[in-house]
Amino acid sequence: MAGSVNKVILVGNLGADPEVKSFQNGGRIATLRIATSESWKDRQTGERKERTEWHSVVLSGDGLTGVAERYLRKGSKVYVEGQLRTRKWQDQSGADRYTTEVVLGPRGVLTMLDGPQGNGTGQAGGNAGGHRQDTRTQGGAQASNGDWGADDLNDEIPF
Amino acid sequence: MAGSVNKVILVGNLGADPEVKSFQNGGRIATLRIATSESWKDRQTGERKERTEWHSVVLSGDGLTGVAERYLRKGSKVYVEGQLRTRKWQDQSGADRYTTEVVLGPRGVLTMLDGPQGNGTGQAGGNAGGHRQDTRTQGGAQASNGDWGADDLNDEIPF
Amino acid sequence: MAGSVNKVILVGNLGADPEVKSFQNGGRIATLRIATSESWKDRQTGERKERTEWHSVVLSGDGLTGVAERYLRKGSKVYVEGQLRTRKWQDQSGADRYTTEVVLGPRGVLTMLDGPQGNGTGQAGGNAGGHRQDTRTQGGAQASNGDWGADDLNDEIPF
Amino acid sequence: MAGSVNKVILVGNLGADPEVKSFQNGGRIATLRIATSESWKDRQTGERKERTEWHSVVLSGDGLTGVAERYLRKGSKVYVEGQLRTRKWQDQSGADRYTTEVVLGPRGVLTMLDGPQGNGTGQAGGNAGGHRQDTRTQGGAQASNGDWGADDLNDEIPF
DNA sequence: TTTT
DNA sequence: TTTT
Repeated sequence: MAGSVNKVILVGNLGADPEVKSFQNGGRIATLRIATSESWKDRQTGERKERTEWHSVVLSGDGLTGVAERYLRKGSKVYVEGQLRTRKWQDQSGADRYTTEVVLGPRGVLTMLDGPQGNGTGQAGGNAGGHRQDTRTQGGAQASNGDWGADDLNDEIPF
Repeated sequence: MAGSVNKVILVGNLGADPEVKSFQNGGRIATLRIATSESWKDRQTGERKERTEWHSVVLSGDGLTGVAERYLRKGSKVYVEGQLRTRKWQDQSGADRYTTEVVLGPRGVLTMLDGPQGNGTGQAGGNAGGHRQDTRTQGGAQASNGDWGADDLNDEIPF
Repeated sequence: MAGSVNKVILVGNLGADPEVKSFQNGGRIATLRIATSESWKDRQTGERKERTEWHSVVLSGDGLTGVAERYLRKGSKVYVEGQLRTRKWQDQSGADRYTTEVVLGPRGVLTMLDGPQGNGTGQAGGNAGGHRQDTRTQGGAQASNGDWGADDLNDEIPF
Repeated sequence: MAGSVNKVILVGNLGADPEVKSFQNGGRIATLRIATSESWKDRQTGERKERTEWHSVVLSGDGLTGVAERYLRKGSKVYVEGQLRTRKWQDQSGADRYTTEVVLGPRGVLTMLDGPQGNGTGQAGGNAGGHRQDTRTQGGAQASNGDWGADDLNDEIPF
């Protein structure tokens, strides 16, 4: 018996600019904080209620990281499709801790849902996850391909 | 052995204003024409290519129909979640014909992804599909609840 | 600007029987531990690798809880559709801790993908989330409705 | 303003063995007929109703086609993730006709949800869409790669 | 017929 | 910390 699916789909706004981290091996990741909210009218009181959920979304690979750096800002609205991953780590007291994140692996999708916002370029983004050449680089050596442009954003191999 | 899933998720733009139809029993439906497009660089020629797909999305129920009428326009960007349904019909020669549509039933979701566009209200939309009272009315008698407002759009029963 | 989506889709197997908790107000929830796994061949070594992810899935409402109790067992394969929710709690030292779960709210879906396993009924499950009467009861005072049977499982209001 | 999504998720059973077609250029596609069904109790009559929807799912590429040939049979339960595509064609009278299918392109996913069924191999399937080497070949000159085996089915590049 |  |  086989076959499993682990998929997360979010549409929401960034609560802050993307946070980019670099590693010794040249790899980079970007973390997005994405808010999703729902509101409803309370059935008893008739009062309007709202609940906001915050998600940590991790983009790995130089390509997706570069897209995040160039095109995403606090307030940007995005569609992301990724997987759930729970990381185990140790806090300062040595106790086990767990953090669950949405990770955009090689089959992940990042799509901008609004135009660029004050990033000085004036070009819009696109289906960044579809840029295969790029998502492939993520575990690879060529750390800094600085040649990403708006022109490359919608690359996708069609069917 | 049991259990099946029939789900469509689209993010795209309306190619035209919603088309609303009324029936003798008071029921109404709105049909949206939604475009999704993908572009890629041809591997041989390096040429940029683009392909646009057009989807017919049917909103039933007075509530969703009203939302479409009031808030959606040609160019609006939406997120929709519905089901595939293939309808059989007869053309003028009596031959069987089939049309496949995305239908937003009671569990469907319609979310506006941009602000209102020239609809004169100035208020924004929301998770229209989440307005349960409303999606429930769709097969029902009370044909014209004219009391939908921007204020009602994000109604959702939380968990 | 409006509209957000928070959706998780999992297909996987239960690592243990459902764990059911009751509350003073009569409410009940079931927690499922669901495994999803992916395997791949290492690019350098050619070695086969596998990674299993464990998900906590919370079913609230007497109805979904009852379905879990009656039809789900360790090893059951299910399709679930829910939302991400991160709960904040305090550990024994008073420090803030966070746990992320997949929650099946009123619009959640639970579908069994294999036949019943040793539950003595011989009937198959179905789209449990679609049983509206039931998912509605979940926040309510409700009436421990003990009348759920295999026969009720596929209830859904059609479109 | 940019970004669109065209995604279909189905869980259902094959109504017939996969139908495989070969082309002069060596390419092959498999078409699956997948049934999804929903049932509900009629609100007026209390009667149980059921509706089955049939979907045409097209797998292109020698790899996915081979997987379908070897592991899928009438009755197999599968998870598929693909895109909607409407093809235009001419009937014998020269009139335009349209057919909508679910197409599994390079980012499509096909996962078997039950064990093999009388196909004589005894091995289980897996996330066939994840076999990148393979899905890549689909537009290519490719090398009818006859070397697909159960062992290759779960290949996926991890994150 | 949209959008970039 | 976003957005409405």
